[in-house]
Parts: sequence; structure tokens; C-alpha cells
Amino acid sequence: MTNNHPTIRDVARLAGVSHQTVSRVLNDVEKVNPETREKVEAAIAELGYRPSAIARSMALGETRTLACISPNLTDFTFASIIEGAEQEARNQGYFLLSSSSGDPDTFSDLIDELIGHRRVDGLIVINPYADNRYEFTPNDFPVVFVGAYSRDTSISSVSLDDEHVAYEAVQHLISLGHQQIAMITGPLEEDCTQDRIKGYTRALESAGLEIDPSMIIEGDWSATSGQNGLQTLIEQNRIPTAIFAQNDRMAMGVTKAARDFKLAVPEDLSVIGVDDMPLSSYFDPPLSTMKQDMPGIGREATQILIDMVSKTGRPIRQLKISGELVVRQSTAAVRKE
Amino acid sequence: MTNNHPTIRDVARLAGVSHQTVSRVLNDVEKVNPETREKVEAAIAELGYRPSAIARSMALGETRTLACISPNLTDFTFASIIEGAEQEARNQGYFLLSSSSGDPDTFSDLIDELIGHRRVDGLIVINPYADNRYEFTPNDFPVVFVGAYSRDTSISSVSLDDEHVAYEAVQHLISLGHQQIAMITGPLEEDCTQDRIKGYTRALESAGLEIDPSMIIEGDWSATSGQNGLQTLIEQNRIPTAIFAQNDRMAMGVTKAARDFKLAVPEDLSVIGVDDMPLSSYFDPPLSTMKQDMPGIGREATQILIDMVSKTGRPIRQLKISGELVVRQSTAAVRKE
DNA sequence: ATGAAAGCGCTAACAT
DNA sequence: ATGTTAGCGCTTTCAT
Repeated sequence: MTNNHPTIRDVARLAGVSHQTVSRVLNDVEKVNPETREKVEAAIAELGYRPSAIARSMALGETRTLACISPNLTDFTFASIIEGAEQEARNQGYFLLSSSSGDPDTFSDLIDELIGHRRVDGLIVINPYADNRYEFTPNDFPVVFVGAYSRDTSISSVSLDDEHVAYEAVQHLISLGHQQIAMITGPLEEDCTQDRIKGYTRALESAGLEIDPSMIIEGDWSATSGQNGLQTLIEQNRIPTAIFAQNDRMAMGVTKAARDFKLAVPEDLSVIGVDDMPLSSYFDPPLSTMKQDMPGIGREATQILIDMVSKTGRPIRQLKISGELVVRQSTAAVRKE
Repeated sequence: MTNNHPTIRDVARLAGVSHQTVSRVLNDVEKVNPETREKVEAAIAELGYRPSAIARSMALGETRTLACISPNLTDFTFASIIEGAEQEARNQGYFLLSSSSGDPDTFSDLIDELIGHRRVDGLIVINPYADNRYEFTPNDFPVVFVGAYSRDTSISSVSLDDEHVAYEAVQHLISLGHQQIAMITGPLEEDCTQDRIKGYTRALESAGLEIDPSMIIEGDWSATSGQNGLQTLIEQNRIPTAIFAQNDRMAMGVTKAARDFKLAVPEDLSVIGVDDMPLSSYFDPPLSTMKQDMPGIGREATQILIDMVSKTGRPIRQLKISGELVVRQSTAAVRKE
């Protein structure tokens, strides 16, 4: 980079004022004589002057940049959160640096680069409990967790109300008359998975249905794991009339397995997921699901983070967002036999 | 942010050396006495000192940050490019700031914020020809275009070899005996769309088949537009035996429309797309497609950009990446009547 | 091999 | 209302 950008002093010289006056015009704080302002603005325009963000950061001690660390950038759920966060950040005059970190090692490297070297003012961590990465977040620095709420109330977080979402999904199946309702979960070590299991359990219990542990199959959020899940159930000869998959991808895998085993969806098997992925409605059959407002979650998280960064009080907030039932054609009333 | 981080001078004081010596140790450039180095390193460890990236940027005149502007962050294709770019950037000691810009206005705002205010050293623009945003990129600044190659050879770019990819997709259909091959395109004003049309045309021509303009329907990359596309063809009673959709989403829309109209895929209609989206193989039927290495494209673009940023020569490069045919079950030999 | 001085481009504090 | 001085935390000369 050639470095012949005009500086604030170049502007000052051309306008015949001190560089400080230029700074005042730029930040239009403190009164400045209208005539002087005009001269300065003319000089700015003539030189095409733009203040250096770096120098500003240097003087102010803030970078006006936030970071978001996500397990990856391509998962639609994560990408939607990031997109919402990025929009909100920019609306508030911040930039968002998003990085993916597959494992705890690169995560702690990132923390060092971003926070240790003071490259950003605040941090959003998506899916903090997928591994033990939450242990690596510094606690004297503004951080918001997204995707699972923290049991530790000293940490800000925004998450889906996982228990409630699962409850509603299962409730939907129950209302259709289903009594054998299986579930494909996410990885059992994730809080999100556990909360959805709670919602499932609560829904069954409040309908007076028994919980059959063999109807609960662990998956890993991937379509393949959903496919394997149904296969496992079938091999064990435990065929439910409905399946609650803890996300849409696994629901799609379940549907594929059902096709392979000549089980008709929804006639033989109702399937419901969580997320409302973009192509859910193009699936065969179009997938019933619990829609979540991921960009909204990203925006909320950013809002809270900026509050923490700018206000000295560091207001800790924990937000839970609700989902919304979307009934398509993958769920139907149980067939009376 | 409380600002009581130790500085290079704190370290110097504790180690009993000048702050300059500390700087030397940090950048281990120039010889420094092993004993002194040890003292300094001890002081660094004791204070938990980490150099400020901002101050470093200030002194060096470079931010070690790149930006990537994309129409959105959630589209799998874009997200994959960004993820590849982010990884490559970090491998090379850079950070990547990714922003979405739906329209040319926010695009030029972004350019001003990022480049005008010198927040980044280089820029990647995804899908520069979707609207006229490429007009807003400064030409005295390192930029790489991704997603469509520039006709202007003074601009670096990395893109899919769109013509070749389309050629191969259509060639696959032809090799299955199809002669009525329709196409659902992207927006006609995008170069990428035009190049794929060229590939389609060339494939048909080299097989001695006629081009029927009414078999070419404009879409907008969305699944819905694919669905509408087939519907239009059917309403006009121009039913092809195969369809080349210029991306997977539209191919999925086509498949849905086919279902609605009781056309069996692939028995009545073969469908092929481009991209190989994650769920393509879970679709019913699993979708044949042209797989593209999007993260690879992102990495290449970043590599070229970093070369431009660091080397003074600004080596302009234009790269075209090939796709790979993935045959699943949505394409089959034409039914002899 | 190490130190001292100057400067990167801004803002804040204190003059006037 | 405007100018002067100092300083943010580094690196790059230039001395020693």
C-alpha cells in the first residue's frame, strides 16, 4: 500500500486552521464557526480526505470492531445468526469479524489474537458448549454466548428457548394422535440437546404418555445421523408413528431413510424438525418444523454486546427466543389401525 | 474497556532494558543478546504482555485485515467461499472481515468505510456482477473478484469455469440420449448466467441439436424460480425430457414442480443442477449436479489478494476453476417411446 | 548489541 | 471559537 493519503494536518493546512479544528468539524462536537466549518469541509472535499480508522482507534482506545466465533460459517443456522449480527453491528457503527473455529485449540488461538492483541471490543461466541470452548473465554471482557444459554448467570447469552420449542413440536405430534413418538437428538453433551430432550419429556408426560428410552436416538445434527437414527429404530423393530428430529437436517435424513424402507411420510410416519431451513418447503414431503428467527438472535446478541462494550455497567442479560410451529406435509394424524 | 494493559514500556522497565529492545525480541529481527532476550521474555510472561495490534497497524501502516463483501452471508455457495477465504487468511496471518451488501448503495458505503478509512489492506468481492457494484470498486486498491471473471484483464478474479461446467452438465444429459433439453438460468444480466448459457449452447451444437429459445427460461437462482420455470414450460406445452438448472436450488424447485405435475424424476424428466449443496444427496431423488470447490475458490482468491497486498508488483491473476460431475439419481437415460 | 528520538494520524486537555 | 501540547503503543531511523 502506498501511503500518501491526506492527513488531518493536510486538511488543516489547506483550510488555514489548526488540525484540532478539523477534528472538531469531523466529530461535530463543540461549536465551530460556520465559516470555518465551510472552509474545512471544502478542504476535506478537495483533498478527498477520509480519517484513518486505525489512528482513531489508537487515540480512542477502541476498535469499533466486534468478533464472532462460530464452529463454521456455512451451516445455515450459524450463517443466519452471523448475518443478523453483522447487520446490527453495522447499523450501530461497528464492524464484525467472523471466524470459524472447529476445535478448542484454534479457538484459544483466536481468543489470543482477537482479545489478547486487542483487535476487537467485544466477542460473540456461537454454540459455546459444543466442546469445552466456553472455558477459554476471558471473563474480564465483553462476551455474549449464542445458541445455548449459560447456566452461569454472570454471562450474557441469547438462545432459542430449546425446551419450549421441543415441547411444542412434540405437542403438535401428540395433538395429531401420536403415541409412539421417537426422537433423534443432537450430541448428548450439548446443553441445547438436553434442553430439547427435557421439552420432549415434558410434552409426553403431560399427555400421560410413557417415556421409552429406546425411542431416543443420539444423532450429531447431520442428515446422515438422522438417516442412521431411523435405521437403528427399524432394525430394533421399534417403529414409531412419529419422529421429532432435533433439527431439520436430521429430519431430512429420517425422511430419506423412511423412503428407503418404504415407509410413507406422513402416512406411516410423521416427521417434524427444528430450524425451517430454506429448502424445507421444497422437500418431499415439505417438512413441518419449528421455525426460529436466527437473524433476530444474532441482532439481539449484538445489541447486548454493544451495550456491554459502551456502557460501563456491563449489563449482563440472558435472553431466550421462542420458535414458531410451521405445519407442512410431513406430519399428519396417526393412522387408526 | 478499561485500558490497563501492560505496554512495551512496562515490559522494558521490568526487564531493565529499553522499549526498543523489547520490540526487537518481539519481532526477533536483529541480533539480541541471549541473556537480554531471556530477561525480556520473563518480563513479558510475568506481565502477561501482548502487543497491541492497533498500535502495530499504526506504526506499520497496514492492518493485516482483509474484507470480503458478499450479497449475503447465508447462501451456501457464498458462505463456503467465505469460509475458505477466512481459513486461508488466518493461515497467512490476516483476519477477514465479512460484510453483506444487498444493494449497490450499501456496497459503496462499505467501500468507503473499509477502504476510505483504511480499515483493511485488501478486498474480496463476491458476485461483483450481480448488480453494477463492480463499478464502485476503487482501482488503486488491491481487489479480487470472485464468482465471475472480469472481462477487464486489469482486475484479479477467481471464478468457476462457468461455460465449461455448463457444457459438461448438458453433455451428461446428451450422453443419456436426451434431445429436448431445457435450461433454467440465473438472472440474464449476470455474466455467470451468460457463460453457462454459452456452455449449454455449445454442448447442444456440438451434438448437432437445435437451440430452441423457448426452452430457455430465466430464473433468479431461487428454488421458487425453478419451480415456476418448469411450470411455465408445461403451460406452454413444451415438455423437455431433461432440464439443466443453473444451480441446485432451482433444480430442487424444478423437481418439486415435477412432483406437483406428476412427472416422475428421472423417468419422465432428468434434472441436473450446479453446486452440490449439502442436502442435494438427501433430496428425492438425490440430485445429479456439477460439484464446485467453493472453499478452494475462496482460498485461491485470498492467496492472490495477499500477493497483491504484500508484493509491490501487484500481480494481476485471473483464475478459472473447474467443476466435477456428480451423477446421482435425478438423471437417467431418456425413455424410448 | 542496545538506546534515544521521531513519527504513524488521530483525540483530549488545557490554554487563549 | 480556535490553537497548542501531549499522548495513544508501537516501529524505524540513527546513534552509541
